[in-house]
Amino acid sequence: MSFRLVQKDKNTKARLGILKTARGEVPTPYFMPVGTQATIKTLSNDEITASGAGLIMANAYHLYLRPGEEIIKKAGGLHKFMNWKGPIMTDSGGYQIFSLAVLRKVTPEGAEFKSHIDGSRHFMTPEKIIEFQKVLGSDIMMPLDECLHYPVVRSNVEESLKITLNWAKRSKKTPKKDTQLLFGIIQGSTYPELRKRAVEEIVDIGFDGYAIGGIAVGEPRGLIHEITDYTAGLLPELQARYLMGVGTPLDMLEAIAEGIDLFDCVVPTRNGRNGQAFTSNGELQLRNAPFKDDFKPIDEKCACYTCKNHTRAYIRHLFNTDEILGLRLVSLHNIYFYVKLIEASRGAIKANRFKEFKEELSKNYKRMPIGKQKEHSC
RNA sequence: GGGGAGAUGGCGGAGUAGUCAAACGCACCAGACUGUAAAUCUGGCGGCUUCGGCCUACGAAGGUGCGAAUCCUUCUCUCCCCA
Repeated sequence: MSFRLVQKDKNTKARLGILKTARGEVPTPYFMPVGTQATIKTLSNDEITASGAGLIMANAYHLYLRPGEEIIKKAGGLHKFMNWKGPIMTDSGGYQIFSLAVLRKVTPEGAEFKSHIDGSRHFMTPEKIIEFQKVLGSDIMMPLDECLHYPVVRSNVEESLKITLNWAKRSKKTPKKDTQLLFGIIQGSTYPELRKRAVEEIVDIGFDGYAIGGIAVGEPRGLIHEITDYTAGLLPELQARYLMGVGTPLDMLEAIAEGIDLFDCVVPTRNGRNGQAFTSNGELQLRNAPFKDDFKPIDEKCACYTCKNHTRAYIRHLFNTDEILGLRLVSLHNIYFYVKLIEASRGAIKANRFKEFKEELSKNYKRMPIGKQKEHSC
């Protein structure tokens, strides 16, 4: 078994667990930073490790296009190529079916992509994606799936789900290394009956863990949690549950309370590069004018490198002058914040006070576009 | 002293009579971002507004004309070349 359920929270559906991978055990709930191109943008491995992240995510589709299979083989796999010693999960390219919708065509056999890099055509089958993830040496592999946008009419979701389920079967049949884990992905959009059907069939095929996909693709926030809560409740209790692509700090806490164990999201890094910092009191848009003479750290309670060494005013200056260090400092802080937030969540579950923890944080967590004034007034 | 060029919004810089509150760029001010085509993208950027407009504006003053950033006169200032 790749997952051990350690404890269940008394007041919510939150759980404490251990996910076992070939490169170490991961305590859950857990957040994985996203490094699509075999790099968590702007940060070095040491910096990522220092911020507390151990399991990271990369993307098979993107790495298939560049650098390509031959280079990865020559390098001796993805871990050696990027010199990451910890476990790596790789996404399949299912999300690119969503995000690169104008450049691809889905058929029951697979997905044909027109490369956004050079326009060349690539036919991705579920088999090929697994084979490539074997070459990558991913510790956790994701099968090719079709991630739909929102909203989609039911009949189209049904049709798409058939394809995703068929791809899941084919992925499972494709040989991999014994040490590699393969998760199943639940689709079904916002239709509970389809989510249910997806869970039944995916669990029937049998995977090392289960992911809920097609979430946070445009739905209102309430729906995100309605579907997540419902779907998580259908999944086997003794296996890991991964909510793909989510999310914001509040969305993750909500999802933990719904029984989710694993998260990944580009928000801390992408938004960080765009000047948005996350704190326990809310979000700061550091490019905004009120921070020009704000000489406090991003978060006074934070122990990350950025907060120990630099002020909001300095970081705003770096963004203002297009200096690379600004992107790095905020990315670093945000990943640290995410990792610590989830770590604190584990602590709260352990102490059986996750509900209070979540409520307290949600209460204090504000968007602070004019940060300085608001913070002073409260 | 002689000859020439020019003064446009925070800056650079188009425009040379109506469609100009004035292109475009920069700067500035906001917003968006949830399995990364993203160090990206979007919007705003004279003032007021009951959102229909109104007022103030293209160095200054005066003039021509239905109408002027655009034409004429004078003035002020800047730059270049020659002495």
